[in-house]
Amino acid sequence: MARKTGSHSEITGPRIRDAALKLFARHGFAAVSMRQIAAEVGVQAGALYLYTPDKETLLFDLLKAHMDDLLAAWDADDPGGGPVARLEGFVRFHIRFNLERPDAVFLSYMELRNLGAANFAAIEALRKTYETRLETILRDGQGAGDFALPDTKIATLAIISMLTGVNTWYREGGRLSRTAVGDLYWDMVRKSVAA
Amino acid sequence: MARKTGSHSEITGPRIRDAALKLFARHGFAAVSMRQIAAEVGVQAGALYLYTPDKETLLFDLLKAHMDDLLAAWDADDPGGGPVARLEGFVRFHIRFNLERPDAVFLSYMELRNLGAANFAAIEALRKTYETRLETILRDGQGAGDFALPDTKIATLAIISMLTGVNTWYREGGRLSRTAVGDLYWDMVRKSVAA
DNA sequence: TCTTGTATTGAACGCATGTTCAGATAATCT
DNA sequence: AGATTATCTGAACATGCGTTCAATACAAGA
Repeated sequence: MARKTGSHSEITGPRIRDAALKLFARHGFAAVSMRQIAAEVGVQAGALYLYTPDKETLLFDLLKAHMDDLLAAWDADDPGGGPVARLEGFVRFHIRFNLERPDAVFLSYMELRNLGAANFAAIEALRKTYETRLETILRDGQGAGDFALPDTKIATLAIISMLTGVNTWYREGGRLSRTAVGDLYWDMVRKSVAA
Repeated sequence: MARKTGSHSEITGPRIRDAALKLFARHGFAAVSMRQIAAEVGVQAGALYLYTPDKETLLFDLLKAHMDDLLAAWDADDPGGGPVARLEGFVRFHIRFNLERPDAVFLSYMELRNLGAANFAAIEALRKTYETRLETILRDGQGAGDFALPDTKIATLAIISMLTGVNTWYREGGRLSRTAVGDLYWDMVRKSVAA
């Protein structure tokens, strides 16, 4: 036995990343073996090494792709206009984006420690870039008199923590729609930064 | 070679828990071996089994002890009085308590998935109990007209997420003292629930 | 149809894992 | 001082790990 009927790298590659993302998020990076990922895809463990040089790189690629997606999606979604409108846009965007990919969000917060120094720094830089997007909005609003923030940097981190927390409790088909969740969080964020 | 000079279970037991807490938080439950924990304590791996029936129970005991501590500490710290004063007390307490034990907090958020169903449920119940403490304050304040909250349950979770987020960025000896952090977060929380 | 290149298997590598346990030593009790 | 108990070692168990690689079967192009 060797090559399987219908096998293509354009198919197997994404399936490996999907399986790895799901399993890493569910059980943790260290708890998931290459053999488990391979089984989920339906290949032998050795085949994974046509798609990644090693296990850590597989994790890194998932985290990197997630952060790139996040930044590109926000830059495309930024409504512009005044700081208040942009802040509302950011709140609703962040919740929507994160609820659409809970596994990737969970991984990004939990498995950074399994990266080597260089890979860690790369992801950390992307995270800081995203934080700066929000911080700029808050700083502009502060300058324009829309917001009253004793410490813009801390307010940035506090808001992002609060918004990301949605992923810990939100369940599809629950009491609240995603839009309703956005409304509730925008209400709290708006008041928390109010002048 | 066998029993070592100066060996006592009242000493080795806590040292094992300390080492396990530190290593689990640093590298993740699955990535830490019993032999690593033993090495940190200065014993052989077999000795650990005088103190825990297995690895998962060791994790569970750490999480359980943390949650018990948390609840007991808040119940002792609750200032009572009106909802606004109690909310301020809660905010400052939560930040202070969590900053004092970052490893345990990190573990409690990241490693629940490594617990079996029964152990998971036990920790989850304690977490819910803690959330209810805050929810009660918010509900009382809402009834008294101190707060304006469209959804008390969501406000509870949002506030806890925001406060717990402090642990992701706070570093000892940084720009802000713990008291200053408490001030900043109380300012935001107070405004976010304001009537 | 034949050839070339891609995709995969399956076995193997050395090493680490959680856990058990008989034997050995130190602390404690009589 | 002697007997007992608590504490720990060191070796062993079966199992699983990440990774490599020769062999092989399929797909694509000529």
